[in-house]
Amino acid sequence: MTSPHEPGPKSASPSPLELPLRRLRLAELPLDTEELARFLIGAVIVSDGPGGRIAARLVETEAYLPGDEAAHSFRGETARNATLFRRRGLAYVYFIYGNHFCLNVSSGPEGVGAGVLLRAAEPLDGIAAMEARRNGAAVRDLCRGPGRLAAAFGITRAQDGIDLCAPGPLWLAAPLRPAEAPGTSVRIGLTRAADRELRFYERGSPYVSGPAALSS
DNA sequence: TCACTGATCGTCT
DNA sequence: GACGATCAGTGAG
Repeated sequence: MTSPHEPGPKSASPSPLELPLRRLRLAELPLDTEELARFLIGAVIVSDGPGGRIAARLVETEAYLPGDEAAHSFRGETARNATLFRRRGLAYVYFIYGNHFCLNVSSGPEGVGAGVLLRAAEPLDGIAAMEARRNGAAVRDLCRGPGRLAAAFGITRAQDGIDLCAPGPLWLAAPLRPAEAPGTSVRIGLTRAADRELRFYERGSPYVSGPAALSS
């Protein structure tokens, strides 16, 4: 790791930003999982914890559909993926590779396993808190990847099942500005159903994860 | 910038 | 007992 120090916004600026965040209502979320994944690009994920507010603008998502071989729900409901089979708008959090948590939004009606993986986001507020949780990573890298995003927000299985459209510690807010030039690609890190174009991202955003060839 | 590897452990077969 | 919706570190081009 010999990269030069970035002149990014690393200075201590703990003053609250007073972002005009409006909680998304469940009725605003598209019923279709793929549409929801597109819709969430530009939306804001917000955590209100004891350490203050953390907020980040979503720039990358992936859709996991019913009957999708790559989806955790494909082999039926288990204790681990039960939230995916509940109603839409809930946080589905799972533990992966022995190291990381990933955050999804459940998207199906009761009994149908579907969801949207939140893969990457642009930090907006609570950057100091995110840096502390991410061991001082560069701002660009704080939420660039699903495991990193969850780590920056302090998300664990304890957040599984939280209603993201209701007052609470973790919620979704309407976009502050519309997403620019949304792009699509195949999903990342899969061995099954790896050819389906169900990844959505904001073209040109430096906060998007994955190889550059998938985000052009 | 990309390719490769080890870490690490819950979940399911 | 094997695998996995990942990440950080390393080395090559």
